[in-house]
Amino acid sequence: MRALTRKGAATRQRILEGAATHIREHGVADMTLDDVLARTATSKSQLFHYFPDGREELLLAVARFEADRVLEDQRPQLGDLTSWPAWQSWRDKVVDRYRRQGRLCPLNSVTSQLGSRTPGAQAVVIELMHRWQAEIATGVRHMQGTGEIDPGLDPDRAAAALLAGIQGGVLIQMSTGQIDHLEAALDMGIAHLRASKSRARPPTTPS
Amino acid sequence: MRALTRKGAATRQRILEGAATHIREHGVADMTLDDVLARTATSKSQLFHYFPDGREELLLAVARFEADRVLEDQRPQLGDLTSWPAWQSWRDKVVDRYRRQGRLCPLNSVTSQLGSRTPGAQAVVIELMHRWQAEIATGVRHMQGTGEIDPGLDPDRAAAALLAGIQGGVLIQMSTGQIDHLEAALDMGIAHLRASKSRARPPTTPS
DNA sequence: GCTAGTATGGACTGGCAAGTCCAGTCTGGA
DNA sequence: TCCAGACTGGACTTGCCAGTCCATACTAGC
Repeated sequence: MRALTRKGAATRQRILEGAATHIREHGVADMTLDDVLARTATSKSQLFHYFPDGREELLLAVARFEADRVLEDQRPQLGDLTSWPAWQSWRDKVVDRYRRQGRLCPLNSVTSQLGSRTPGAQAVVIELMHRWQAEIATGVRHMQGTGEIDPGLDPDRAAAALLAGIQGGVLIQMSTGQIDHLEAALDMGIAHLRASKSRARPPTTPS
Repeated sequence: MRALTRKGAATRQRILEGAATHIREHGVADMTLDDVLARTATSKSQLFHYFPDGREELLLAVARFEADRVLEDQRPQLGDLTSWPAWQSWRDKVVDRYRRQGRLCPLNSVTSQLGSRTPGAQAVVIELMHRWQAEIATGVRHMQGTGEIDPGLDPDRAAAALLAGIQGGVLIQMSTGQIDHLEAALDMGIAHLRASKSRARPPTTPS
C-alpha cells in the first residue's frame, strides 16, 4: 500500500465513496463487493489491491469516512457554542442533517455489521463520541464562563446527556421515521442548560 | 402452522429462544440457521416447519420476543411512576438492565439486519417505542396531577426526550462500553422534570 | 389399533459472493 | 528509452449457508 500514484489514489477514493454511497442507499447488509465494482467501474483486483483485507477493510474505511463527516456536517456551529442563538442554530443544523439523511445511518449500519469482532470499528465510534462530547462540553464551559450556565453543573456530564439524546433521537428517527424525538431531546437538553442559571441565581436576576 | 401439538409448540419455542440467545451472544450477523439447530438439537425440517419463511421469519419472531422483554424488564417500576423515589427506582432498573445486557443489543441488531426491507421489523420497533413513550408520559401526567411537575409541560414531548436519552445512552453503551451516558441522560431528564416545578411555582412567582 | 395429520432426520441442491491468480497495461523516474 | 513497480481485467476457486425434499416416526382422536 506504499506509493500510491495520483491515479491510484483516485481509484481508491472512488471505491471508497462508491461503497459509502451504496451503503447510504441500501444499507450494509446487502452491499456486495460486486455492487461496489459495478457502481464504480472498477474490478476485483483493484479493490483487493487497495483494500488487501477485502470487505472488512473497506467497511472500516467507510466507517472512518462517515465518522469524519458527522462532525464536519455540524460545523461551524458545533465549534462555536458561545451564545444561546448559537446553540439554537447548532440544534437546527443537527436536526436538519438527520432529517435529510433519511432512514439509513451508515455508521450505525457499518459498525453493527463489523460488530465487536473488529476492534477497529469500535475505535472509530469511540473516538467520534469522544470528540463530539468534548466539543459540546467546551460549549458548556464557555457558557459557564460568561455566566449563562450554572457553574455548578458538570460540563462533561451535561454533554454526555445531550449526546445521548442526540444519538437516541437519531436512532428513533432511523427506525420509526419520526424526527420529533431528536427535536425533543435537543430542546430539553438545551432548556435544561438555560434553566440551570435561573436556578443558580434565582430571584432577582431573571434576565 | 395450524394445530400445534404441545410437543410442537415446545420445539418451536426452543428454536425461538435458541436463536434469541445466540443473537445475544454473537450478534445476528454471524448467526447461521445451523448454529441454531445445533444449539437447540433440532433439524432443518423442524425449523422450516415452524418458520416456513425461514431465516427472515425467525428473525422477526426474535424481534418480537425481545421487544416484549424490554418493557417487561422494567416492570413493575415503569407502570408506577407516581413519586420521585419511584422514578429513581425505575432509572436504576433501566441502567442495571442494560449494564447486564452487555455490548450486544438483540433488537437493534436484528432490526438493522432485517433492515427496511421487512415492514414487519419496523412495526415491531415502532410499537415498542410507542408503548414505552406512552408509559413514561403517563408517569409524567400523574406527577402533574399531584403537582410535582409543572402542568405546563407537554408530557408526550418530555417522554419523547427521555426516551431518546435512553436509546442513545444504550446505543453508546453498546458501542463504547460506557454506561455513563445512559445514566447522565436519565438523570438529566428526571432532573429537568423535577426542576420544572420550582420554575413553575417559584418563590415569588415571577412567571 | 387405524389413520390423518403432525413432527422429525438429514442428505442434497443451488446460488451467491468473497477472495485468488495471472496475464497484461500503464507510469514515472533515471 | 527502459524497467521496476504500480495498476487493471476478469476468469476461476472455494466455501458457506438458506432453502428443498422425501422418507420415517410419532400422536391424537375415533
